[in-house]
Amino acid sequence: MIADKPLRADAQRNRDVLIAKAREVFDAGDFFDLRFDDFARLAGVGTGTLYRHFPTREALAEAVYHGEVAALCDRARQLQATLPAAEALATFLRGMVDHIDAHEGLARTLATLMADRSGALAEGGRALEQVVTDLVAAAVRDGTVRDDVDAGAVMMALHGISAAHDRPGWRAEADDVITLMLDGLRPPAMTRCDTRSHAASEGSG
Amino acid sequence: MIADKPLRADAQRNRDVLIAKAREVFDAGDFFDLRFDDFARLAGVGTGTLYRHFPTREALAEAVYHGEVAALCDRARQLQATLPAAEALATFLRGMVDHIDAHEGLARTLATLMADRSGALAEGGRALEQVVTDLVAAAVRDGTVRDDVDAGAVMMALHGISAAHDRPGWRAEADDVITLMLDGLRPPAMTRCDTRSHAASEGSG
DNA sequence: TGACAAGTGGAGATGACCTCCATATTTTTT
DNA sequence: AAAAAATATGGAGGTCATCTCCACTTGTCA
Repeated sequence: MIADKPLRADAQRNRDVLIAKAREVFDAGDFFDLRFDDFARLAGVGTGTLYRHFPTREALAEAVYHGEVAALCDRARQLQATLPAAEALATFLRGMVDHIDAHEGLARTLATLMADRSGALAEGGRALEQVVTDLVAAAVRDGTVRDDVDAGAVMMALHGISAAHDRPGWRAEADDVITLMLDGLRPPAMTRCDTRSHAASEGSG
Repeated sequence: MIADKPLRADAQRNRDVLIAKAREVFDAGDFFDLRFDDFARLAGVGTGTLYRHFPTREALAEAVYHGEVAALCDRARQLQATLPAAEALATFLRGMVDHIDAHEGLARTLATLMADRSGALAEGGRALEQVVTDLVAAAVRDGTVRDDVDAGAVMMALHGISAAHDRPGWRAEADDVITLMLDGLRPPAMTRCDTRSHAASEGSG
């Protein structure tokens, strides 16, 4: 699956065109309203070519989603390298809301694919979960986040935010969810009185 | 608002049979794996009859979901009448997780229908949101819940929990989400250095 | 009981998804 | 450079779930 089999020149071009066109359609929010065959025409290839490259609609979504996720993960690592752990986590989560807000199509895509049990975007989801897990783990080591909850809970909340992007007051509510999660994540007996300096920030596995 | 048009006897019976059978199939988790026509056969009616009563798969889901939601709402009101507001809210949310856990099919149904923008279960969703809003509002009046976030945020988290019920550690993570939400919902100034004897987060079983 | 309204059921139209293979294009060999 | 081999294309057509339509059955009312 990691074996980058050398694709023929025109095949590679078609693949790129398909992904590029898919991204357009995603952002327009029309991805799931479009017949898959019509999408092939729209991209200027035959249905056979489309199916050769992406056996299912979900596979194509995964390909686009992969690029998005890579960018998001890069951003997460960058934040983690330049900010205190708790702040990095908060900034990343706020940024996720911004991102979903800006790319409406992505939200719907994620929501739909999450509901599907095909697990087509398991890979992308896993990558995203990994960076969230890392961000949380770092904050836990810092003592700025409680250690009795799993990062998976944050992922669930994120899913909820994506899934509900149709709601009228989506943006405000999404921000509220992040606020609640972040506040809830703080250690119960926070170091208001015990102003212990956080110094441990070494080796991250 | 719902004009109870007197349905003919056999029509009413068929409708009841369809809903009863649908509930069975839901709980078995097979609802979306079954051809809609086959479901008609399974219930012992013709496809025409099925479509007459429930124009779409979502409409049938809505009908089943309606019963579930009614029960849930009743429970919420009962809790609100017998417990302190904050406790009522917490108990209800924990109960929701229990309920989703017990009725796996419902979770998948909700997740799928949420993703669909048809809004087929908008009615049920609205009812559920109303009781959550009431529970939160009561707690806010009590001063046991902060007043700067909307109940919609709780709904989003609940959606996330439903949508993610496929995850391996679903139960524990769902409980964590509730814990985070509840802790996050408490007024910021509530627990400072005050080591009150709450928040004993015992391990999840 | 007879007449009318309401409901039924399943055959078939509709339309989306996906496969197959004759043709076209790229790459390799001589 | 030309031919052969390998690889990719594309769209016609098969397959299958969804939904509609109407001749017939069942229930209701006088």
